[in-house]
Parts: sequence; structure tokens; C-alpha cells
Amino acid sequence: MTFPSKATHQQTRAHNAALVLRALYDFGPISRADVARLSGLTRTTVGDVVGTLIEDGLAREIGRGPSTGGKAPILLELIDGARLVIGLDLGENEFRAALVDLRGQVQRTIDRPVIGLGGDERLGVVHELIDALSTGSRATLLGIGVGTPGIVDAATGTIRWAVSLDWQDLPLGEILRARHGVPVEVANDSRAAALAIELFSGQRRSNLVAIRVGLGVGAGVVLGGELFHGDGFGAGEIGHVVVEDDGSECRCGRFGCLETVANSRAILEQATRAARTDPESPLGRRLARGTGLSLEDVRGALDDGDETARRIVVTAGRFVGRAIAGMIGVLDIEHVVLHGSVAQLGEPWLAAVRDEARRRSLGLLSKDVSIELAPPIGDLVVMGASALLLTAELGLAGTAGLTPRAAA
Amino acid sequence: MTFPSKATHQQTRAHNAALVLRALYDFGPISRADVARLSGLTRTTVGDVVGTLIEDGLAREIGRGPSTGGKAPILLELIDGARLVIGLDLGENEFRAALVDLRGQVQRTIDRPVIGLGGDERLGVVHELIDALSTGSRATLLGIGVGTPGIVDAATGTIRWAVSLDWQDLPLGEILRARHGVPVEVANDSRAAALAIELFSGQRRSNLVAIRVGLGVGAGVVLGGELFHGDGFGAGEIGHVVVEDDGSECRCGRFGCLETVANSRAILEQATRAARTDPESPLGRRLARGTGLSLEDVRGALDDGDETARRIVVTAGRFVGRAIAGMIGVLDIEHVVLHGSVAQLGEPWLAAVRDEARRRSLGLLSKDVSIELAPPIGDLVVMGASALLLTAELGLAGTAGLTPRAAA
DNA sequence: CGGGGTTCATCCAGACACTTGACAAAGGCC
DNA sequence: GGCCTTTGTCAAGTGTCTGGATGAACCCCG
Repeated sequence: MTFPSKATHQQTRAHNAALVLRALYDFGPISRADVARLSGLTRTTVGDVVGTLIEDGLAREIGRGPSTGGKAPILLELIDGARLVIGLDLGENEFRAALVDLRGQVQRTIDRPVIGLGGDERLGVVHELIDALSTGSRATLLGIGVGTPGIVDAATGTIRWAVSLDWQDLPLGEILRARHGVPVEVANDSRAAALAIELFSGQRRSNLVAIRVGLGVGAGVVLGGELFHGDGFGAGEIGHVVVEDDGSECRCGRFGCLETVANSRAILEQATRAARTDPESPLGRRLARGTGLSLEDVRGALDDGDETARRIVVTAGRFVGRAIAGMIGVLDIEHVVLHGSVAQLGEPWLAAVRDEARRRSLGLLSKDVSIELAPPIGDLVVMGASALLLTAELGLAGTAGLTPRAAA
Repeated sequence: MTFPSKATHQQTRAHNAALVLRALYDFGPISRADVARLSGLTRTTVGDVVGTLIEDGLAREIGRGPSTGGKAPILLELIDGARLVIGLDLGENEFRAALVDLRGQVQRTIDRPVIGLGGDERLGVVHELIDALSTGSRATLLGIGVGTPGIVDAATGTIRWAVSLDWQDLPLGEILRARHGVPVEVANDSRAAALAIELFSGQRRSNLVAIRVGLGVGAGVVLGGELFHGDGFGAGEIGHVVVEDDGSECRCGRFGCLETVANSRAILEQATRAARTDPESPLGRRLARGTGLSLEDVRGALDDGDETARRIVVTAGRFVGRAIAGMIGVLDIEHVVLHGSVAQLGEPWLAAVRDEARRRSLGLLSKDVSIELAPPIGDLVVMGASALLLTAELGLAGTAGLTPRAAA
């Protein structure tokens, strides 16, 4: 049993400083007095904290605001570019790195294909990407965030198991910290994406589930504004819950996993079969055009009113809805966000997800549930990787800065 | 959006005081120096806090322990009976109240049948029970905890919806606080039970799910040592997730809810049908004996090797296992505890639950999962109601005392 | 145009709680 | 008996929040 850790004055300060920073982040430009009202801190304390923020170059005064009957307030704003973070998306086929500012604005992006590379070579690519982005901005580099497939021990930054990257028990966090000398956060890609939505979508929803449906199916669970990892850092691994008896084989070795019925491959396989059966259908004509069907083709077929395509997509969507219904029961979470390549199929799929989720969950709970597509805020994994770091270092998400880490 | 609240010195103190109390609670008898080592606090601070605890009558010195090479430590222990709480279990048929000490030891219990009573009369029974238990012990009465069916706004103590008790939007917390002048915590009974297991089972497991399978099916989700309520205080309401297409009608109005296939009624109905079909079977002979079958009869039939009974029980258990598999995927929680009347069927049921949960969840996650029956620590709802209060007022569970409440 | 009221920001003294360093008390070991 | 170790406490110091007071800045109004 781990014993909870003590509280210190430094933590109090860190918490309140994070509070002020977050007020600037979410509500700026804003005056000291308004920050005080918003946070409950005294004007004195806010003034003091703001002083250090300005000293650190994180905030600045931008002149006077309108008076409300008395002295006009001095408006403060966060300096978006005061710190930069590097967000990494270690995709199966391609690694992407981006230099991102505090608001999630991407300054530069680099991609590198990694198909066919071994584990060590892939690690080399990671270094290379970071080096390329960090030259010239090292002064303001807040740290490095990494989103990767597989199971990641986010506490230490160790990748336990990432088959598709040929990595096992790789202490990536430690390696990057040692080599680049900045804080590093590592998490599973779907989890990271969830945090991106929490932080950058413009609406803080302290509890939310973000489900990624693409080739894989995975979710990120945000509770109390913070990523929830579970006992073994596997929270959100819903893709391999068995949902169909006697289903087809999954890459995990089991049969009938959610992935096998709801992911992009499942949809494409069925679509291809349907296309072969009826070459004159919209799906069939699309198959004839090229080497194989893509989700774009399926989407096109849907637009053309292909009934078979619709049925395939709806069936896949229903399985996702079913999984959501289960989550609603367990967590009673009001916000579910969908993303990934399959989510981009749009309406008929989304409608099926929603319908099935509502049909299968307690009305009292589900009536307030919103199931939406992710807002277009860029590459969610890269953004999420950045969000990991902003949260850990600046307390921009979550309950703001009470972690020992933030006090350091 | 609610803005996080500020940190103060009082909260720091409350947190650290809770930490010391908890060290005494979990590891006592223990010396000040050991508490300091355990918590990371300095000996000075620990000594100071212990002073106030002794002043408040919560702890006492019980003489010297063995020396480890230096001055022998003064051992401290929690005074179990220093405070008492009243725990209420508002069951459908019967209200139960118990006077419980800090260790969960029950001092006195009172039961009152409430069958046939209206909502107001039931509220009267609640007052009556509290009055009966609180006379003579008001000085040390820490507060009142309530476990009730239905959806409860635990933040305010308002019962939103409890059909079986004929209550709707009843501000029970406020009513009891006003009438009895002590802190009051109200929560759903299944949630409360989960907290009881967390606090009183002797093993703190910061994440756990406790599933109650009886006439109703409900769970309590403990995350980070604290009850998780969800956005609408419905977290754990898994009984009404639809798990069977074209299933039978549930009391919630839907068809095929988990309850309809896994609760005691489902088992008894199928058992009765089987008993009628084959009157010579163990089930059949038991049906002939009385007016109807009980779970005891089913259990007896299982012991007699009734294959049909086994199949019925296993089928019901499998549905629970399926629900657990879903939870493992979403939350990756290692500890699942089962309780309620159906859980007492024992082995074949439990084995089916376990087997199905493992078969349907990702091996990497489920291999470390323990699915156990609740330890025999008395009436779980009464204990849980008490635990609610001990947690809120003394910070005995959870991350210890950082809530504004505890600072008061 | 000046006075009164209001709001903003800061300064300063005080309170609170943790930290550090020192020390006496109490035990074991040689 | 002397020395070392450990415990518990004390006093001084430090960091941080609080609350009252003060000056600055602005609006409104006569």
C-alpha cells in the first residue's frame, strides 16, 4: 500500500500558482481582481503570483480594461509562445513530431516513415525528430510528450508492450529525459488524445471518455480533469473486450473482440465482400476502380445511398454504441467523444452509435449524455502528447498542481 | 465550469492531520517517529499533530515499545470508540440503523420494517431510528451516514429518485443535518457498500469495484480510495445496461437489462420453471416442500448436484462476468468484489463470473485481476454508510483530507 | 472642474504551519 | 561508565496566505 504524501507550503503555492495560470489560460485577458474572484484567492496573493508569472515570462500586462465604476483593471494575458513542448505521435507506420505552444498551436511538424524499421532504429528516429525540433528553442522548451500505441506505464514513462513498434519494457521516458534534459511524459495514444480534447477543445468537461475507432479501438478516460490510467495503465483498452461469441479472430489472439467487429478492417472486409457480391452497386463500382476499398470509398458509397454499405457501417457503429452503454452504466459520464478514421465516416455511423448507446443504457443516465465527434483541433495524438506535458508541468488540466511533480 | 478551489494553510494542516490519523488507523500502535517516516512529515510536525489528536481524545499513548538501539518509542494508538457514527441502511423492506465506532465495530443495531409505509412515514422511521441511537452518545457522535437505493446526489445528500422508497427529490441530507445537528452523508447503497469494503476489509486497494447482485444489480466504483459518482451520481448503475437483445421486461421498463438475466429473481424464476418441469430433481423436491423457491433452495440443489440448477446459476453468473470484462477494459481495475444475496450462492456462480470475465477481457489486463466475494464484515450497507462519514470527516479513506469539507 | 464613491493594485503586519538544527531523555552496547 | 543511537520536543527561521490600510485611477454628478 502506498501511503498518501504529505502536503507542504510549496504545494499550496504550486496549486495556487497553477490556479492563477489556469485562470489566465481559460479566461484571459483578465484582471488580477477577477482572477481573485474566480479563484477565491485574495488580491494580495494573486498579485504576488502574477508577479512571478510575469518574471518567468509566462504572462504580461496588456493595458487597461474598461472601468466598472472604479479604477480600470490592468488586463493580463498568457503569453502563448512563452513555452514550447514537443509532442510525438509514434504511429505504426509513421512517427510525427510537432513543436506546440501553450495553446496547442503547432509551430512546426516533422514526419518520418518507420515502416520496416526495428525497435532500435525507431528509437533513433525519435531522437532525430526531437533534435530537429529542439534546436534553437531549447531555452523555452518545457518538455517532451509522447503518445504511443500499446500499454504504457505513464508514471515512469516505460513502454511495457507495443507490438506494432517492436518495443517491450522500453524506458522511453527515462531515455529521453537523460538525453534531452527536459521533463518527459509518455502515455498511450488513445489516452493522450482524450486529454487533448479535454484541454484544447475549448470546453472543459471534467469527466469524459474519448474513443478512437480506427484500425484499433481504444479509449481514453478523463476523470476529474485528469487521465485515469487504472491499476495496470490499461484503462481504456476496450478494443479487446469480447463482444461477439464465436466471432472472428483478433490480432490479440482472442475471438470476437470489439475490434474485430467495429474497426476499419471489419468495415472494409465486409464492404469488399459486398462489393464482390454486387459489382454494380456503388461499393462494387468503387472496388473496380482501384486495388482495394478504403474508408473514403465506403463514405462515398454511403453518399451514393448504398444500402449495403449503410448496413455494414451501422452494424459496426452499434457495437461501439454498446460499449458506450456499458461505460455509461459504470461511470455515468456525460461526455463521450469519438475520433479516428472510422469516426470520420460521419452521420450514419454516428447515428448508430448514439442510438445503440441510448437504447442500451438506463434512460435516467443516458438522457444527458452527449456523444459527439471530436472537434477538428489537429492531430489529436500529437496534441494529446503535448497536453500531457502541459498538465504535468503547468497544471493546465486537472485539479491544478497538487501533484508533487508540479511543486518541483 | 467549476473552477478548482484554492489551497490554504488550513487545508495543508487538515491533510497532514488526516495523514497522521490514518497512519494510526492503519498501522497503530505506532510511534511518532514511525508515523514521520511513513508519512514523510518531520517528527516535529507529527508530534504537534499528535498533540491535538490526544487533546481531541482521538488517540492515546500506550507505553513504550521495544528499542531499536536508541530511546524506546512511545507507542500511540487510535481510540476506537472516541467517535461514533450512525450508519443507516434504508432497505426496500426494512430500515436498519447501527451505532458504529471508528473501526467499524457495531455497538448497537435497530431494525424497523417499513413495508407498506408511505414516503413521509418512512422519513419518520429514519428520525426515530436516529433518535433511538443518538441518545446518550451525542457528545461523541461524529455524524450520520445513509445508504439508500436509487440515485442520490451525494454532494448535497438529496435523493433524486428512489422508487422503492416512494421518495423523489428528497433533500434527506439537509433534513437530517438540520434536525440532528451533525454532519450527514448520503449515498446509494451499492456505492456505500463499496466504500465499506475499501475501508474495513483490512486491505486498502485504491481502485476497486464492488458489485452487488441481489434483487437489484448495482456497483460501487472506488477510484483513488474515493467513491466515484460520475456526472449524475449514477456511476455503478450497471443493472440496467441492456445485455440481451429481445430479453424479458425489466422493472425499469426496458427489455433485457443485466438485472433481468442475472438477479435473484431471474435465477429463481428459471429454477421454478425447471422444478415444475422435473419435480423429481433436487430443485423439484424443494419446490414441493414450500410455497416457493428461495436462493437457499437453489444453493441446496447445487450441493445436491442438480445439473439444471448449476446451468441456471452459471448462466446468470456469466452475465455478471461479462459486465466485469467490460469494466476491466474501461477502467483496468484489479480488484472486483462481489456481494449480495446471489453472490452467496458461492462456488459455481463465482467460478462462472470469473471464467467469463477472464475469457472476455484482454489477457494482459485480466491476468492480475482478482474477483472475490466480499469479506464477512457485517452489513455492508450500514458499514458503508458509516464509512462515508468517516471518510468525509476524518479522511480515513481516499487521498486524506484535501477536501474543503475536511478543513472545516 | 472638483468632490465623492468605487474599484484596482500594492504594502505591511500578523497568523499559520512546516523546516531546520539542537538538545535532553532513554535505551543498548562494549 | 562512556559512547552511540533513537526518540521526542523546543526554539528559531522560512514560506505563504490573510486582512486591513493606502494610494492610484476611474466614473458620475453637481
